[in-house]
Amino acid sequence: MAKVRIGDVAREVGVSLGTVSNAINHPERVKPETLALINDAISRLGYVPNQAARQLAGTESRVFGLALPRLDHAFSLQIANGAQAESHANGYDLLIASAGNDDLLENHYLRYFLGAHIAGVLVQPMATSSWRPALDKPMIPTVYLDVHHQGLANCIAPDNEAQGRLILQHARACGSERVAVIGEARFTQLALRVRGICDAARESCISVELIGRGDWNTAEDGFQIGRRLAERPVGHRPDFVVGLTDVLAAGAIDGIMAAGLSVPDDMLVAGCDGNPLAWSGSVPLTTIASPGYELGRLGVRHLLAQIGGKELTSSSYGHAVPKLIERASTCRNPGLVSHVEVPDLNLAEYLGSPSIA
Amino acid sequence: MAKVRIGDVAREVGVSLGTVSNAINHPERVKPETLALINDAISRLGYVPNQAARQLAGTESRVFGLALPRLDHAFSLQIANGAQAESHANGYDLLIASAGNDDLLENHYLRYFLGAHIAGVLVQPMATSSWRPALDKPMIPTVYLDVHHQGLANCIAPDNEAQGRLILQHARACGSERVAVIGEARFTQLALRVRGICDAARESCISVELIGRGDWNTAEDGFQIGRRLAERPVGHRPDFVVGLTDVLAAGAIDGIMAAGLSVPDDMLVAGCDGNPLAWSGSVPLTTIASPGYELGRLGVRHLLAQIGGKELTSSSYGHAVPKLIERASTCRNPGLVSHVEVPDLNLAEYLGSPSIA
DNA sequence: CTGAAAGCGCTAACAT
DNA sequence: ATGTTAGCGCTTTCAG
Repeated sequence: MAKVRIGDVAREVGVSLGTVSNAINHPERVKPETLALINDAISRLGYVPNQAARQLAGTESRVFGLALPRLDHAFSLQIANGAQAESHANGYDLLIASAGNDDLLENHYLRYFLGAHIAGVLVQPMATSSWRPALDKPMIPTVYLDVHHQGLANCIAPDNEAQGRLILQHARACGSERVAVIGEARFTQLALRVRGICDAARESCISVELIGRGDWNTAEDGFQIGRRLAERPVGHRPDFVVGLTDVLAAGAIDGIMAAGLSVPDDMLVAGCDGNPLAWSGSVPLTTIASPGYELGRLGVRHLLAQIGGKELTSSSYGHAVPKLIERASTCRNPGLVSHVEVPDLNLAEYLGSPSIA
Repeated sequence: MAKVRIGDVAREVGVSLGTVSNAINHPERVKPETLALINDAISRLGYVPNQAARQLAGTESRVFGLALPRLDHAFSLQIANGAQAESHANGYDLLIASAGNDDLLENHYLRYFLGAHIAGVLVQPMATSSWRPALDKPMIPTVYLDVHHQGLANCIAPDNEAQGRLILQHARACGSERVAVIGEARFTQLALRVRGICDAARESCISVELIGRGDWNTAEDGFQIGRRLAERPVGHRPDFVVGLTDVLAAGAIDGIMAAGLSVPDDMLVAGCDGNPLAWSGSVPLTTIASPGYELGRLGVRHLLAQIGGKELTSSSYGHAVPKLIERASTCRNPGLVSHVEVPDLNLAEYLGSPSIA
C-alpha cells in the first residue's frame, strides 16, 4: 500500500494541496464545510503527515528529547515522568533515549537529537568523575540534569549534601554512635553525599568511617563490605551502615546477615538514593528519596525559558527537597513502619499521601 | 551562530556538496585524504546532519519507536531495556515515548512515530478490556507487546496463565488450602492469571475465592480487601492471598496488618507481576517475575523480521518463562530468603545469578 | 573519484 | 477562501 501524501487527500476532496495543509495547520483559515470534507478524507485515506517534511519546511517542532543513562534507577524514571508531565502540560512531546550505560551511545543519541530538529534536550549524563558538557556551545536549548557544576546555569541537580545530612541525622536519632559509610565516592554526586554526612556527623560528635571497594559500587561490593564489618569484634563494629547507594546498602544487609548478624537488631543499615528498584532484599531499606520528578519538571521549565529567551533563576527548584523514607532496616519496631506509596514515582505524592488512612 | 549546513563544510574543504554527503554516507567512495579533510572540517565547524532532511531525501531510518503506557511499572522498563539492547545490537536506535496513562496521548505518539519516518514501532498498549490495533492496516512494521490476541501474528505477550499457575503451585507448596485472589480481572492479562490460578487450584483441590473491588486495582483497594479478609473469623479466613498485581498484594499486606494480623504468620500474601516498584511495603513480597526484558528483545526481532520480509514464528519466545521470586511474605523462615539482584532489569541475569555467592 | 541537478513531502508566502 | 509556487537540507542518480 503506497504512502498517502497530502496531494492525495487534496485530489480526493477536489481542493488544492495548500488548502489541505491549511486545514491541518491553520483550521480557522478554512471554510468549515471544506474542513469537514478534508478531515473526512484524511481519516478515510489514513493520511499521516510526514514529520520530516514538515520540519524541513520550517515548522518549529514541539518535541523535547530526554537522554537517560539507563532505565534501571528510579531516579531516572522520576525524571522521565516529571519531564513528560511538564512537557505535555505545555503542549510538547517528549522522546526518551536510554544510553544503556554506554557513553558512546549517549553521545550518539545527543547528536541525533541535535540533528532531529528537536526543540530542546534534557540530558542526565552518565555518572563520571570528569563530566563536561558534550557541546561547548549548545546549538539548541539544553539542560543537564543531576550535574553539579558551578559555572553553568543550565545544570540542575538535587541536593546531594542534604541527602547525606538527612541520613546522618537519622542515624543520630536512632542512637547510633559509629557510622560506616560504604561505597567509592568517585562521582560528584556521591562525594557530596559523603560531605553532607561528614558535616552532620561533626556537629553530632558521631564518628564516621569511609569504606570503598571496587569500581562500580555493586551489590556484591556492598555484600563483601557488609560481611567484613559484621565479622569485626563487637567493640570495633559500626552500629550504623550507610550505603552511598541503595544497591550498596541492600548488598550490605545481605553481607551482614551472611555473617550471622541481624539487621536491624545488631546493626542498622540505610541507603541514600531512594531507589525502589534496589529494594529487593529481605529487609525493607531505609533511604532518602530525592525529588527526581520535580527535577524533570524543572528541567523542562528551563528549556521552555530558554526557548522564550528568559533565563530561569536556578533557585526556582522550590520546596522539592529530599525526604527520609524510614523502613525496617533502621527500625527495631517494625509495627511502626508504614507503607510507602509510589503511584507514579512522583515524590510529592508518594511521600505526601500515606493513602492508607 | 547560524546553523552549519553541508554546503558550508563543502566550501570549507573546497569540494562539492555531493562529496561531503558521500564522505558521510559512503566513506569508501571518497579518497582517504579528502575524507580526512572533510571529517576535520565537520568537527571544526560542528556540523550535525539534519535528520529531517536526510530522511526526506530518502534514507531509510534506523530508528525504532517504543510507545509505553507509563514508566511506573518494572515490566515496561524491562521491555524498554530489552528492546534497547536488541535494537542497538542490530544497529538501530530506539526512541521511547511514555503516554502517561493517557490513551489520547498514546495515539498521539503512535501517529507521530508513524509520520516520523521510523523503521518500526513497538507498542505496549494501555490495559483496556477491549483493545484493538490502532491501525487496521499498519503502514510500517508494528508489534504489539503484552497483548493476547488470537488472530494477529504481531501481538506477543508473556504467559500470564503460567504466572497464575506458578503462584498457586507455590501456595500449595506452602501448605495453603484456602486461596483468595484479589483484584478486578477486567483486562485479558489479569483474566488469564485468574484462569491459571483456577486451573492449578482444581488440580490440587485448593479452594479459590475471587474478590474484586474498585476500578483501578490500587493499593488502597488491596488494603481494604486485605483488612476485610483479616477481620473474618478464623475458620472463614483464607490462608493465602494472591494479588493480581504486586500493588494490590502490597496493599493487602498493609490491610491485614492494620487489622492486627501478621504476614506471613497469620496469612501468606503474594503478588504475581514481579514489579519491584511496588515493593515498598514493610514485608518483602513474593511474586512472579515476567520476562519483560526478553519480550522487548523479541519484539525488536519481530520488527527486524517484518523489515526483512520474513514472518517470525510466534513460538520463538523460547525459554523466557515467568519465575517465582520467593520472599518473606510467604515464608515463615526469613533466614532462607536470599537477595534478588535486579542489575539491569534483565530477568535472565536477575534471577539467574544470585551474585552473592 | 568528484560535481551538478533533480527531487523527497510539506509549509508559508503570495497570488487569485 | 482557496490555488500556486518556492524552497527547507539532504541523498542520489548521472555526467564528467
